[in-house]
Amino acid sequence: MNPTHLTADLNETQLAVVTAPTGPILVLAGAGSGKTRVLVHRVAWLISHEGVSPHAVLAVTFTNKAAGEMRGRIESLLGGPSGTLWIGTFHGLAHRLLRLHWREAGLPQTFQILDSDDQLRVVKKVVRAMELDETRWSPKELVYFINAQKDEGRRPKMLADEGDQTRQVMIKVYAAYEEACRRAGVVDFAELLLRSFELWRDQPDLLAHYQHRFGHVLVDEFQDTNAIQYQWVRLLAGPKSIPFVVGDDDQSIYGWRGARVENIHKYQRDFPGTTVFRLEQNYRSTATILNAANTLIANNSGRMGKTLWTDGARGEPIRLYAAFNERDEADFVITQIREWIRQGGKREECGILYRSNAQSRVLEEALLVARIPYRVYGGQRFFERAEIKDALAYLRLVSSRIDDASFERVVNLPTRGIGAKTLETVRDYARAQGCALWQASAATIAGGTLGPKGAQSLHGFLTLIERLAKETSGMPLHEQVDKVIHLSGLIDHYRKEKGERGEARVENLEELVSAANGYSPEEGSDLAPLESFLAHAVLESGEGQANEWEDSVQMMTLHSAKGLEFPLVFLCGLEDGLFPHQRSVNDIGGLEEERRLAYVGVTRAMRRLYISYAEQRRLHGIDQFGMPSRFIAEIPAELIEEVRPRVQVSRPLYSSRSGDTSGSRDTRKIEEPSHSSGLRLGQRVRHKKFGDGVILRLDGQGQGAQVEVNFERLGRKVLMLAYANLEPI
DNA sequence: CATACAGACATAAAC
DNA sequence: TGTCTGTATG
Repeated sequence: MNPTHLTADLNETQLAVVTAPTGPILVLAGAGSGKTRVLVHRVAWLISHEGVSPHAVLAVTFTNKAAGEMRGRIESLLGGPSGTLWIGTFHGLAHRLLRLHWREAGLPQTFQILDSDDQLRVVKKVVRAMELDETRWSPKELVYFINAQKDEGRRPKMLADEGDQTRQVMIKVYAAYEEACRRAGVVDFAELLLRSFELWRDQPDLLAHYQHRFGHVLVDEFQDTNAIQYQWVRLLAGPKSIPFVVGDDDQSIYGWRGARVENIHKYQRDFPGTTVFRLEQNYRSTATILNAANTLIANNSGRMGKTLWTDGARGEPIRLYAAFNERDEADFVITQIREWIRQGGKREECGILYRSNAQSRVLEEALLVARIPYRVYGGQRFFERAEIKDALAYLRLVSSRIDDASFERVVNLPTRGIGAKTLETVRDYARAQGCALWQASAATIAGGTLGPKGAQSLHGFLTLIERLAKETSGMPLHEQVDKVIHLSGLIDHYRKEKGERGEARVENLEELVSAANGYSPEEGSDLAPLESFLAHAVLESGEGQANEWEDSVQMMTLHSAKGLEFPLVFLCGLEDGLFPHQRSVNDIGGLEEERRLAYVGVTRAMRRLYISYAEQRRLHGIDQFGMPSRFIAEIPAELIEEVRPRVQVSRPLYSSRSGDTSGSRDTRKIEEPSHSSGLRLGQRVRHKKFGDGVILRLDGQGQGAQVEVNFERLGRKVLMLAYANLEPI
C-alpha cells in the first residue's frame, strides 16, 4: 500500500482527521472543504494502515448516488474492489438487514417495499375502509403524520391515549394502516428504518453480533439524520464500534422531512471523548463568495460555528440584478449565459438555482427561445413512471400474491372487465376475513357472491398471475420481465394509447427489460433475482434523464443543488415571500433553515455569482409585488455590484446592520402607469401606524379610491387612499 | 369504459 | 396560471 497517495494531497486538518487515533470523531465540514474526501480517505486509511478489515467497516449516506461515489472513490484509493465493506444508504442497509433477518423482524420472507405513491394509495384505502370523510381527513396529511411518527420511533401503541379527538383519529388510522401493511406483507420507507432499529433493540444477540462485526461506523451528511437514524447509529456504535461522522450544521436544509440538526450536539454527549475537527478551508469559491456566505450565515443562532476561508483570489464581485418581472429576470440570465459562452465557457458550467419548481417554467421558456440546451434536475424518475410501476406491480404479484397495493393497481389494467362493483365485494370480503385481496378473490369466486361476468374476469386475472409465475420461474430475470409485460397485456395496452405518449411508454417498458438485463444482484444476497430487482427498483428510483450528455445549462431547486458546484451560478427569485418562502417567514426556525438554504446556494458558486429578484412576479396567475429578499441585505454591500444600476439610485437595498429600510428604489416609470394620487404600483410607502410597505393595487379615483398595501410587518391591507396618509419613501 | 370537463391545489424531496 | 384528480357523461 502506498501511503503517500492517501495523504499527499490533504491539507493539515484533513490529514489530522484521516489519521486521527481511533475514537469517536465529529467532523464539521464546511461547504467545499473536502468533506466526502476526508471520509473516503479515512476508510482507506483504516484499512491500509490500521489493519482494519473491510469486513468491519460500515459507511452510511443518504442517496444512492453518494453511496456509489463513495464506493468508487474508496476502491480507487485501495486499488481494488472494496468487497465486503458495507456501503449504502440508511434505507438500503436497513433493507439488507431485514432481508437477512426477516424472521426475527417479524416479516414474511417475501416482504415488498412500498414507495411513497403506494403508501398514499394504502392510506387512502384505509381511510375509505374506516368510512372517514376524505376532505376532513386528508390522506396526504395522514401519510405525513404516520411518517413523522415512525421517524421518531413511535408506534401507535406508544402514542398516549390522550390528545384531542383529531389526534385520536389519526392514531387510529396509523394503527389501521400498520395492520393493512402487515396483511399485505409490505414495508414503507420509514418502516425499513424503524423495523431494523427495533430488530437490533429487541435482539441483543443480533445487535452484539453486528457491534462486534462493525468496528467502524461512518456517517456522511450527519446533519440530515432523523431521530430514528440517529438511534440506529447509536445502537450500533455501542461499546465496541467507533463512530466517525461528517456533517455541516449550516447546510441542514431537511428539517421538514424529519432531519434533526441537534443530533450533532447529541452526538458529543452520547459519545464522550469525541474529537471535533473543523474543515474550514474551502477549495471551491472565491474569497468574495465565501465572505458573502459567512456573513449571511452568521445571522443564524445556535451554530456550531465555522468560518470558510480560501487562500485563493478575491474574485469578482457578486452581481445583483433587480428585474422588472420574471420574464425580465429570465432574459437577464440568458444574456449572462450567452456572454459566458462567448468568453469560452461551457453551458454545463452554468447552474440556475431557484427556491421552488414553479419558477423553472419561465426560465425554461426563455432558454428554449434562446436555443440554449438545458437540463432540469428532479424530474420524474424512471422507476416512478406509471407504466413502469404497472409492470413492477405485476412482477410483485408474481413474487408475492398478498401485495394488495399491487393487486389493486393492475387487476383491471389493461381493462379486463373487473369493475368497481366486483372489487367492492372482494374488498369487503378481505376486510371481513382479514385476508389479502388475492385470497378474497379466490374465495368470492368460489362462494358465488360475484356476478358471473365479474367472477369470470377475476378468475382470468388470478389465472394470469399464476401462469406468469409458473412460466417465468427459473428464467433469467430479463426474460421474466419481458414475458410479464407482454403476457399481462401491458405492452399492447400502451401501444394502443395514441400519440407520442404511448410510444414513450412502450419504449420505457422495453427499457425496463434492458434494465433487468443489466442488473446484477448485490453480492452475498440470497434473494432470488426477481425479488432483488424489485427492491432495487424501489430503493433506487433511477436518474431522471439518463444519457442526455449534451453540454447543457443545469437547472434545479436549491435543495437539489446541495453537494454540487458550478463556475457560474444564478440565484433567482430572491424576493421575500418566495425566498425565504412565505410559509417560513413567521417562524424563526423556518427562517433559519431558509437562510441555510441561501447559504447552500451561495456556496455552490465557484467563480461568478448572480443574484436576481423581480419587482413584480406572476405566481399562480396573480401578480405579486415582492420586496428584495432579506438575505440580500445580509450580504455585505461592498461585495455586491449592481448590474445596470439605474440613475438616481445610490443603493436600492436596505442595509441589515442599521435596520434602515429607507434606501428608496426606483421603479421603472415607463412601465408603471401612474395614479392621480401620484402613487404607483410597487411603490414603497410609509404608514404612520402600519409601517412600511409596498403598493399592490390602486383602485378608483378621488374620494373613493382604495389602495392595497403589503406591509412588511402586517402583510396585506386594503385602505382608503383619502385617509391612509401614505407617504412615499 | 374511455374521454371530457370541473375543481382543487400550488415549498422543498431522498429512500 | 397550469397541472393533476376525480367524477360525469355518452
